Amino acid sequence: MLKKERQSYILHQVNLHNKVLSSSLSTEINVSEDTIRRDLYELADEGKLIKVHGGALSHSFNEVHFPSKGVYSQENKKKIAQKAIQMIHNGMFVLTSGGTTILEMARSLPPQLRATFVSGSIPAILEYMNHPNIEIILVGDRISKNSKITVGLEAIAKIQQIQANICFLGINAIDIKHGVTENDWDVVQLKKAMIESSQKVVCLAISEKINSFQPIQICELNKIDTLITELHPDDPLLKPYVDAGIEVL
Amino acid sequence: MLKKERQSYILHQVNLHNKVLSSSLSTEINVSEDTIRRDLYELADEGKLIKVHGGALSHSFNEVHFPSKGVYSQENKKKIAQKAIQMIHNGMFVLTSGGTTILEMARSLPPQLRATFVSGSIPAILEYMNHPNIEIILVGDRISKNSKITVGLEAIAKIQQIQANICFLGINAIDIKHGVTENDWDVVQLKKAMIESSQKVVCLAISEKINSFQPIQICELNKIDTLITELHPDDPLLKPYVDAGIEVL
DNA sequence: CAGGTTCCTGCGCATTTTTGCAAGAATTAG
DNA sequence: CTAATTCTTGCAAAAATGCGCAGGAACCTG
Repeated sequence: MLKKERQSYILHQVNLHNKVLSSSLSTEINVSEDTIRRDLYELADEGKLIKVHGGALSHSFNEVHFPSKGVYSQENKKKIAQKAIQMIHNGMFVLTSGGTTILEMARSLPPQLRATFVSGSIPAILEYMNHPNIEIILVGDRISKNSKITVGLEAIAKIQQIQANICFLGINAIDIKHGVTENDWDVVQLKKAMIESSQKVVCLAISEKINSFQPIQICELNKIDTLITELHPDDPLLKPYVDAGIEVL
Repeated sequence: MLKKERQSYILHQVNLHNKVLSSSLSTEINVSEDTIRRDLYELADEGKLIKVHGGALSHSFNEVHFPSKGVYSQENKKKIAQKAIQMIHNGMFVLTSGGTTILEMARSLPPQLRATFVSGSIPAILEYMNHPNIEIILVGDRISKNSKITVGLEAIAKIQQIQANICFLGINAIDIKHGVTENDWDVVQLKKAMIESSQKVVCLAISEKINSFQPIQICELNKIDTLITELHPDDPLLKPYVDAGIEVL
């Protein structure tokens, strides 16, 4: 088994169970605990997980228990949210993913807006519930604790039955070569379904996620209609995406 | 259980109940009291809680605490929750409704419990997400903003596909003549489906709801296996239900 | 292709961390 | 004041870790 292979397996396990033990990973993958430990340190260095004595924890594990932690780069996300909400109009059917950027958008929705929002993200749903005039459809299935979103075949099937006017995706990584990428297999499947079920696909990303990539591909760039960042549309960082035919706001 | 994991759990409990006892944590997590005490000191050092003789207090509790009207009821709900969680065992498939009593039960689940919980109640789901070892299935559909639960044909259909070991209903009214009753039509439909999909039906109700009724019937008494209140099972108020063949805890 | 370099992996051993136990001291509650 | 609970302290065993090293694979480089 290759190193990369092993590490993505570890990452997958961490995202799935929120914790892993060095000892059990060692027997599962059939390598020494030293190797596992070295892998865990590398992944911890990259910020993919949190190394602790005896194993590792998913990063979201902490967030669940210490919700007071401030949202990273919140100001930028507010800028993005402001641009995004201008694309939503009365009567629309809107599909949204999870993520803090989407959350910020949910908070910024104008109170007089009347639209229907579809999502499987628990935090997003909570925000929508505070809104006086929007209708909410919750997509059900198994809940992935670390992404706080429903994942699985049921959820995907449900999304496939929908034809939404617009779909907002909070994304983790995007670059010219790999398109939109992510590190959680379940979430990737879900986002793929969302893209297919929408007339228009809008990606929200803070600029530091531009030109980065992760192991699993969600889609090529040509599936995306609009990209929203906190930067000015003319920013040189965004030029390649404009050239690729994406509307950049 | 990893150290960090344990400490997160402790913090969660402290933030939830405003106080924890070393002794009860020790039996809940199944480690010695020494370990708990050492954890509490560490967390106190980090300023996450306040260590006191016998346990710890949440920081917010340090502020003026004025007894509010809901406290009496809250205590009773905790008693009910304690009785209820003893019916849940590892590997079970558990169906739950919404309501504050169910919420209290969700908060009281022992951390080592491994079971699958199915619910459409957003607040309940949030509590389940804090639990390290339980699997959550979210029942999707339109969200009813006032009951914060998914309602509709999709949700009912989904529940009908399930065969759960046990079903916990937080109920609004129960009496000998009308059985279990409620005032929200959508919620009634959902609870009906839940009852039909479970091997065992457990009703949770604070005593003030005993012998009251509401407009819409959920089911007759004979559908109910167990009734849990904050009262002692021998309380005369409960005698009619015992006589009706219901297990009363 | 030969030689050299770098990277990956597993092993042994000393160290550190974590955890539980016991006995006496301290604190709390009635 | 008395009894019960909780705390402190020291200690020991088990588990996890850090580190150096060595064999081998992969990868240049000429």
